[in-house]
Amino acid sequence: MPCPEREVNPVSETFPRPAESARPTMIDVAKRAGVGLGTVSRVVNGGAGVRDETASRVRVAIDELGFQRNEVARALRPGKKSSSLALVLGDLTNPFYATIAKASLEVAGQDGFAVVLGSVDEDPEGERRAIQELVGRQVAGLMIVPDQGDHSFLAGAGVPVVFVDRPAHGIEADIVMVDNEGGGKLATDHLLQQGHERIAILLAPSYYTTGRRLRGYRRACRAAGVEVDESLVIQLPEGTAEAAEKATRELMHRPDPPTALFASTNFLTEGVLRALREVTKQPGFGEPAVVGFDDFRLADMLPTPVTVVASDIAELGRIAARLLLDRASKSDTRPPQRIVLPCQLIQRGSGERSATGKAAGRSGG
Amino acid sequence: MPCPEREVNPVSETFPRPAESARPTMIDVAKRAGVGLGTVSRVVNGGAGVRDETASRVRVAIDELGFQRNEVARALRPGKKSSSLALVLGDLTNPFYATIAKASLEVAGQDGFAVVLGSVDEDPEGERRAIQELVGRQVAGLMIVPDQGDHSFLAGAGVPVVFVDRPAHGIEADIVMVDNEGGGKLATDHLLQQGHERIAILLAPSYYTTGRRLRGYRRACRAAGVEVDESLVIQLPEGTAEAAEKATRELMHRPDPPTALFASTNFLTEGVLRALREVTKQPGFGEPAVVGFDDFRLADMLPTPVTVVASDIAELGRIAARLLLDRASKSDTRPPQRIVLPCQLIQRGSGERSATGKAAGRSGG
DNA sequence: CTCCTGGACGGTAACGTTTCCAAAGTTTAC
DNA sequence: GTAAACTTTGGAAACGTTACCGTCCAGGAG
Repeated sequence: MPCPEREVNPVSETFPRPAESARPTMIDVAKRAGVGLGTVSRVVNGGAGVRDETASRVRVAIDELGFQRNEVARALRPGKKSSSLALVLGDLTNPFYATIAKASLEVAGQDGFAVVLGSVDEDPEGERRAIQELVGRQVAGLMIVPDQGDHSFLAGAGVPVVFVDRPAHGIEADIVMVDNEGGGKLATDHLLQQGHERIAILLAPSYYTTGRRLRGYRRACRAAGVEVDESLVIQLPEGTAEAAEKATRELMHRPDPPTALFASTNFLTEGVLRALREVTKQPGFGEPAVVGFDDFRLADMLPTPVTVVASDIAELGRIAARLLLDRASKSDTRPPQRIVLPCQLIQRGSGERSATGKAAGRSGG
Repeated sequence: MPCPEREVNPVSETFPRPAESARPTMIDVAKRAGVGLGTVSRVVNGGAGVRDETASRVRVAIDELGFQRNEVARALRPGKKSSSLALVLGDLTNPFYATIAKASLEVAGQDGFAVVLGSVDEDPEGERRAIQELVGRQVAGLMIVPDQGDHSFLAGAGVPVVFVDRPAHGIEADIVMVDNEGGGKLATDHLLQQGHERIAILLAPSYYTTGRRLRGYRRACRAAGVEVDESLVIQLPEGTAEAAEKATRELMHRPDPPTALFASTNFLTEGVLRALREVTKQPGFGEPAVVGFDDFRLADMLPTPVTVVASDIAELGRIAARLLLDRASKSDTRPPQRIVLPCQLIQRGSGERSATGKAAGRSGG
């Protein structure tokens, strides 16, 4: 039985509907409590310097009227930035970004800060516009996963900025990121240890991170005395699984295919695996080793559990938010920090296949 | 070679640092352009009723000073709600929520609206606080994935509200959701058709959706003349994969285990699969059929690709945002809508295993 | 009893924008 | 040539809050 078509019915129950009613202000509260405006303000802000009896009278009035402070008016006062942080990032559907968002949301929430989200899809101009918009909203600070391009326009914004995952040009600000180069080296070293010498690396067109990971790859190869076959360094036109799948398929059908693949992004890893699933069904195709960058859900549940180089992404978001909150409250006046989180190798099987076709090392788990 | 420890160094390059400089206001612009305040406002807001020559003079001044409108002050004016929507939801790490967030962000962004996020973790009081906070920020509208409990306090907020994924009590507002009951029936029907009669259903403690999906399950069973074994209706204490894994393991070790499982949530499906991977390794355990609710990434890449009942979650977010924007702009004054998106069955293999242990129907893809 | 001190409270001026009204300037109509 | 109508412009009020500055009262000291 097929699902019903999309149905559009007015709900039938009768409940109060959100009314465009005028919300009570402090003045209303003051009148009702029979006190002055200043007194209400004092009560709302902690109540220092107000007699208990007066304060409770005010609180009663607040409850009765359902008053709630207008944060916008509050933020208008000079020096009182709004208690919101802004987070500008790419695709929230990417667990990498979603994890950062969630973690920073939690940290900000503990301090009573909201997080305003700006999502940008690989569009430097769009990013700039989004940032300007958010600055106009008087946010207390900006967390940015920056795109390529000059970010010096932020210097005059009068707002603390923390860059996440990659640095930006043209401005000196805090930056929290993972050890991309180290991770790239870690992954490549691991594959080299299994005896692989033809290791392909797939790179998303992302600004910065890609370059660092490639650098780690090269460094590992050089250290091992393995010459890099430049035809195995694949710069994808897009950072999607589909692009990686297509590239991998082509790669594996070459006369001299790689015996191992290093996918420098979680989505790329997915694409690689999709391609390999097809390709290795055909006779004569050995299954190459695969290492991914960034862990992902279900990586351990795939037919061959996937070995990855990973770091604590949630921690990335937490650190960024904490740093930004400290900057915003002026409690942190150190020079801009550069915080780099380590990566670690998680061996699950796909990366432990030796160059001769057999799996080595522990697999699973 | 292990990764380097977390390193914390000041960045060395010398770039302008974000300064706490006073931002120029319209008054500054007016002075510089030699015009009145009102004229600047008119130019900033589209420039109707201003001579071209005057307007361009103002624009020059704006550029020179780097003026940018203070959205907070703007939002203070009566009737001018800030151009932000609020989205209150649970765990952003859940692709389900992340998809909603992304979709609504896109739609809102097209209209020049930002989205303020409030994340709440299964805490009715926390949800209420988060919502109040956001209302205080004068958002133009609220999108809420509501928790259990009374939401009538929203009636006086003076802000349009759209509920997403599940309705709320105590207030009449728009609601956009998927056809939970239909989806539950669809999944169960499918399993029944494979000859299963002992179908377990795993339910997260989530408000509302769980109940509807269970209802679909029961309706399907009744229609097929299969009596529901209540011991196969598993109410989990938590909506996590771990809880589902544990429950599934226990379930499969019963004297009379189910021949099929219906996991009513994406995380639950994951837990079920984890448990089955362990359990079915042991001799004497046939692999039960599995159908999940909500599609998830890599579902088709698992050893047995996973059959799911799914709907267009992104569309859920898009519709909600669009509806809210229309409500906020007063261009939509219809009575509250109830929009239900259909579910469809995606057969991939795990749900097509027959009760006798053999896979039936098409698998893969 | 008076003066002083200090806490409690009330009032008012911002904050930066939009909106409205009036004034000034310009065109059109007679 | 004058009146009327319209366009363009300037200025002031208001939005709801906080910060500051007085005022007022009570109580203690002289």
